[in-house]
Amino acid sequence: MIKSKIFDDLIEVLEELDLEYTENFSVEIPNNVEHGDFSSNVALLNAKLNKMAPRDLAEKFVEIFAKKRYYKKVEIAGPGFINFKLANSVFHKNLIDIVEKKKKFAASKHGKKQRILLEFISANPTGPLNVVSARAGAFGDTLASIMRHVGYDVFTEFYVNDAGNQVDILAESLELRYRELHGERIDEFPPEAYHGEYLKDLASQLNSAEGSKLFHCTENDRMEKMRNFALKKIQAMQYESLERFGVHFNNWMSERKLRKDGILEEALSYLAEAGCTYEKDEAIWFNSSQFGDIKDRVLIKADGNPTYLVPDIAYHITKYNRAYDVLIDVLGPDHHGHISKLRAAMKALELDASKLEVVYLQHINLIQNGEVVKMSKRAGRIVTLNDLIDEVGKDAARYFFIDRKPSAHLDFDMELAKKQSSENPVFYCQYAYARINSIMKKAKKAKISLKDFDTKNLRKLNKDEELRLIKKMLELKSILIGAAEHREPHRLSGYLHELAGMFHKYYAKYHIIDEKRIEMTQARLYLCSAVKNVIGLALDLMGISTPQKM
RNA sequence: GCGCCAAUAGCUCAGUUGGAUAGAGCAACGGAUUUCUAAUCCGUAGGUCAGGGGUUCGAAUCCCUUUUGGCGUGCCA
Repeated sequence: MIKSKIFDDLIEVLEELDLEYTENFSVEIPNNVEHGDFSSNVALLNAKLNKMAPRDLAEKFVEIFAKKRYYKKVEIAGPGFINFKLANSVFHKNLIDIVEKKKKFAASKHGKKQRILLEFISANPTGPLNVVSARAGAFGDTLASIMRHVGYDVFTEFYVNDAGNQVDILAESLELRYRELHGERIDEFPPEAYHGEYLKDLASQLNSAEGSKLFHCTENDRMEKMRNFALKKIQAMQYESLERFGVHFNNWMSERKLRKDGILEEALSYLAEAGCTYEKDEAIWFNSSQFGDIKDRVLIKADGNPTYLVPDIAYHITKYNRAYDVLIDVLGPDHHGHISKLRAAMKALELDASKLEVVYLQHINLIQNGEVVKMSKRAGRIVTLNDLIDEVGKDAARYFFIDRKPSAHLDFDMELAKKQSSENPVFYCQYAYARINSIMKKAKKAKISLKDFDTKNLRKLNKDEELRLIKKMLELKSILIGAAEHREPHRLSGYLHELAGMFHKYYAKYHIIDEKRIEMTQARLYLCSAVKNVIGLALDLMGISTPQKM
């Protein structure tokens, strides 16, 4: 990596000059091209330590660096920045690396194989996945890919709340629809019930499988059947939607199974043993306020049932037991009140709460014809993940969800996502990829190939645009590391959009194929193949397709 | 009331551990096609980085404060 080479060279000079120094300085790619390929604030940060003026210190660096062949030009600028222009050959050498590493380009061992448990979506299995889950899905899946690429050992998990109150309500809702099918008039569908159309479908499926048989069994048996049937079908629905969306999990963790395994009781007994529970008003409480929560929380309700907090604590204990280094929960914005309770529980159990990390995804507005699409779960009026994929396609949906900082609200413009033009960033990026492919095809027709290409001829790549393209591609490695560390996949989509733009501009300005200048053509084709590789890699990581032709 | 998140161009948003003249895209306006895909490109215009104070060589970025918006603060999940 070029940056670290410059960094090391700077350290070497600091040593050579026998100066006091901090390694806190940076080597960066300046915003302004006139400031060179790289720039460092090393003199600014170390001037005071050596009682020198920053520019004077910088001067000493320049003298030494001027003798190194790696650098074409080293200058002092502004208050004492040192700007570096590198020899073209440095970029050419790195270009070969991009092409040869293929899909492993920009991979690194940065994550040191840290074991990460990444939990996302974890929607209730009470209905089809909605757009909130869609954002979480695109986000989580892409983050996992990026983190794996930079050397983390990531395990993804979907936690299924297939037990408890909501599931009972689901079963009751299904029963009502089932009764309707058998001619019963349901005057008032309870407001807390699930109103969506999908339950009518499920009821009729259930009816064709069982007929009226279910009326003849005991209420308990009937409800159990309702529950099982609904859960099975809805989970299958969710699974299929996610398959369509290209989102996969290493594991689907069932709350029911946790309950069966007695983990809830275990969690409760741990808390009791730690002396963190007490009884009040016929309920059992957790003294979470002792552990940073704003108030104590109920664990077991007066009716004897656990609150949702208990299985959640239990589930998180299993995460700790599975020996991960970092636990990442991706949550919706309405859950941030929840995490303080969970953290409190981890502290109470003397588990390392600093391992538990939460990413909050902010709200989504779907915008159609310039207006926010109003959704109401109660009325069963929601836009599902399937609707969205039908409407705008997987690629656009994923891109739009990824291309926004997680902490920011997201306005999803449905019209824009459908547009097949440069206004639509996903098409813009894919088009760059397809365009390179068509250049390759044309080269093949002209019988120009890279088989007999001597990489010495890469020196023909001496245009600013060409060197900048290479430089841009070399940035990918640190972009991915930043995206992984900060849990911000949008850095990758932003990068991709910029790279695609640079290529389109280059394409418009220079002709790649010139049958009279074979070596030049080959060098440019080589550059194109590198760009194709990098764009393809970025799209792969985001789970977006790479069309050969558009 | 308390807590979390946000506020950057007309709109949607970037802005890396604090760096040089705050950037894209869209919309607006003006241009480019004998060409490997014009699904593209070039140019013009657009800003009190919500307001105020502080920290320092340097602040959109860090700290304090005010304002505005979203959410949370259930024996719902």
